[in-house]
Amino acid sequence: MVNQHATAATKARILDAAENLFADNGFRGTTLRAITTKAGVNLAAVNYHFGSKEDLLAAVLDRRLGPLNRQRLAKLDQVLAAAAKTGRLPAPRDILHAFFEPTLRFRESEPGARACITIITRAITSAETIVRDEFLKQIEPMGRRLLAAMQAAYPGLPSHKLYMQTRFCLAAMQPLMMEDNMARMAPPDFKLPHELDRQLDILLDFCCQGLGNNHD
Amino acid sequence: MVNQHATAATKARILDAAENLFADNGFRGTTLRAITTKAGVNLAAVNYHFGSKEDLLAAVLDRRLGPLNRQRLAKLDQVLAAAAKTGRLPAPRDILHAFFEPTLRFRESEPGARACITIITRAITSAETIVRDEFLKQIEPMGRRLLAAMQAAYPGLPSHKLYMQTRFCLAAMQPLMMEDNMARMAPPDFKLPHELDRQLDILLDFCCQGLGNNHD
DNA sequence: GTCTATAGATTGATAGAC
DNA sequence: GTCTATCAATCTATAGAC
Repeated sequence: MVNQHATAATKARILDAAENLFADNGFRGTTLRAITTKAGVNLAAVNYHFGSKEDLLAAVLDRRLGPLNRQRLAKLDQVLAAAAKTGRLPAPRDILHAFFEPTLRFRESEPGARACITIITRAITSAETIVRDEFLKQIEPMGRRLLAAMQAAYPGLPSHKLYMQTRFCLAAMQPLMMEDNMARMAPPDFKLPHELDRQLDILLDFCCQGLGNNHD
Repeated sequence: MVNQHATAATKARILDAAENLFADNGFRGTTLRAITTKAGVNLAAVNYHFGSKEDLLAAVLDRRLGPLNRQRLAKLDQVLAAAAKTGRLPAPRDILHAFFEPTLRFRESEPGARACITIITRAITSAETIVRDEFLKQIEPMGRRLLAAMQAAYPGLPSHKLYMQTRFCLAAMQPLMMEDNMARMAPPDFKLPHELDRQLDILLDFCCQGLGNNHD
């Protein structure tokens, strides 16, 4: 029988180190040596426990995106169920809130989560095929559900317009997902609102006004 | 005296090859061998003509961003001058149009320009320090001017809110700057409007409604 | 200016002892 | 499971012939 405690601890240390290094330096910019040194484990440990560097990336993403997506889906289902109960269309603001709020809350929950959010913020535009593909695999069902909810909220709208606007909303979240990115180009006196809910309000106001009445 | 024709042609071929490869595979994912092979020049040519791989990246960005930024600034100045002449506040839509329109038009002007737009779309969130820094160096004056114009358009608005909203607008442009990105997660029947002006309208409608009346 | 050849450093991965 | 040692395959950059 294997030493499960040692295994679990070593794997976790590797995941933590890799997560932070991938966030700071990207996938290609991070070496197995950097990861294992930071984790305080042997160079061979990554290949022993995960198989390869690519499989390690998949594990890094999976560990965080699994729970996060379950949260987002639960909130979304709640919104849709509540709307169905009252016989009204679901509110776009509630739908977007079900996606944005868990994401930004999760980001503040733990340094590792913050690092992972940095990785996935980059992932959609990444030139690193593995990062992009692994992220898309994890996000696709969520994206489909979100889009379906938006279509339910705007039954009359041409689907291409709704899809574009939904993508604009998701893209608009990017500066809040990468705070140091937000800091770049900021005027010298800029202070991001300290309260997460305030940040969320400003983003949701922007997106929902952007979506507008939208029944033209 | 050097052979200026040969030099200019070789440099251009290297720039073209590098631009496309950086767009496809990122900076780190592109080797000098791949660049020189694609350009049909010798491996040593990059270091001879540009000094280093990093200096080549700077040259790739500079060649396109120089003219593009001049276009954007000229349009922005036009908007501000026209507003000053009539004594009215500049219209947010005109300001954003001065930034968005040259960008997306430029992207359609030439395959190389399209590749370069892909590079700069990724640059703001890039984990590759050189890409990010080189881009920021080129975009910073433009960003400052844009933000100043937005402040002129919304004189009463708290500056942190205006800055955030402006960043949301810039981020929202991302899906239109990377078309294949837009295609990912799209519903099977999705067709991006063929006309650039139509794409622009949808984006500008979204952003300007998002910015809203905004004098609270 | 262009070329070949190669230096010098790093990389992901693995074999095999413990 | 952990370790050392190492392989084979990269890479950027450059020296020096033409």
